[in-house]
Amino acid sequence: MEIPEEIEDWIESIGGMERIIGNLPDEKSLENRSRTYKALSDPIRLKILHLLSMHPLCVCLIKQAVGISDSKLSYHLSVLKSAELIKGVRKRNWIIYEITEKGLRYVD
Amino acid sequence: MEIPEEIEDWIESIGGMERIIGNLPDEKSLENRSRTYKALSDPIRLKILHLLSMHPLCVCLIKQAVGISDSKLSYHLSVLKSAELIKGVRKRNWIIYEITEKGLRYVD
DNA sequence: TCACCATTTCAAGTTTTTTTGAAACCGCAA
DNA sequence: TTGCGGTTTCAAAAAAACTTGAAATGGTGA
Repeated sequence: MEIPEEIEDWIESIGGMERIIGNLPDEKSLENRSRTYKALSDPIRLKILHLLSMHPLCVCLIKQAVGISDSKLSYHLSVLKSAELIKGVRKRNWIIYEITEKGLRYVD
Repeated sequence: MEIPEEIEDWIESIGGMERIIGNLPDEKSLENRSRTYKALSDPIRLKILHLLSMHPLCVCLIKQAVGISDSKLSYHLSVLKSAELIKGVRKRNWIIYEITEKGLRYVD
């Protein structure tokens, strides 16, 4: 396999392809990061995240703001929650969702 | 619809639900952001991004580092490229991919 | 206990993304 | 030209994500 000279020199200088490959993040952390990004990869979910960055809210108000069906909202909340971007705490009849530290890093 | 008192007060204080909804990012920018995140939501693509953050590389070397088939690699490169996280420039027989400014913001 | 409200769960259907292998493309050198 | 290496494109199949409406859950107050 031929490769461009400039690149070949760089690889040489850095200690070979093995070294380069060794510098890549491990599978585990790539998986983790990609899972977070997947949770963020939907406009509805980004909207919810923004909303919750202003103040914790019950599902019924999130629903009012986002304008989708209960079960659809519930699905998206669960995606954000398993990515630990939001968390929900029960309060009487409601579940109040709030953004996490981690979630906050992805808004604005 | 009943809602928790503390939340009701907050909504009141900020000028009502309409004001809150008005503060959300517009659909367009939510779509854009979610599209970027979608491109980042795969471990293979994150790995490629990391790799290219070290140095521009031809497809054949990316392939060596990532260890997947040509067409699969090409697919993932195209996803990263349409999100403008990387760009490719032709050089003789090769196409050299390099990370963009934007791409750089998402590595490390 | 019962009925009710807010919310989640479930299963089925739909859409989108990813994988695969074969075929095509493109520039170059013989 | 012709052939070749490097890379992309294509179409079909597989897998994953999303949507839908109906049914279930779980706490609460009567």
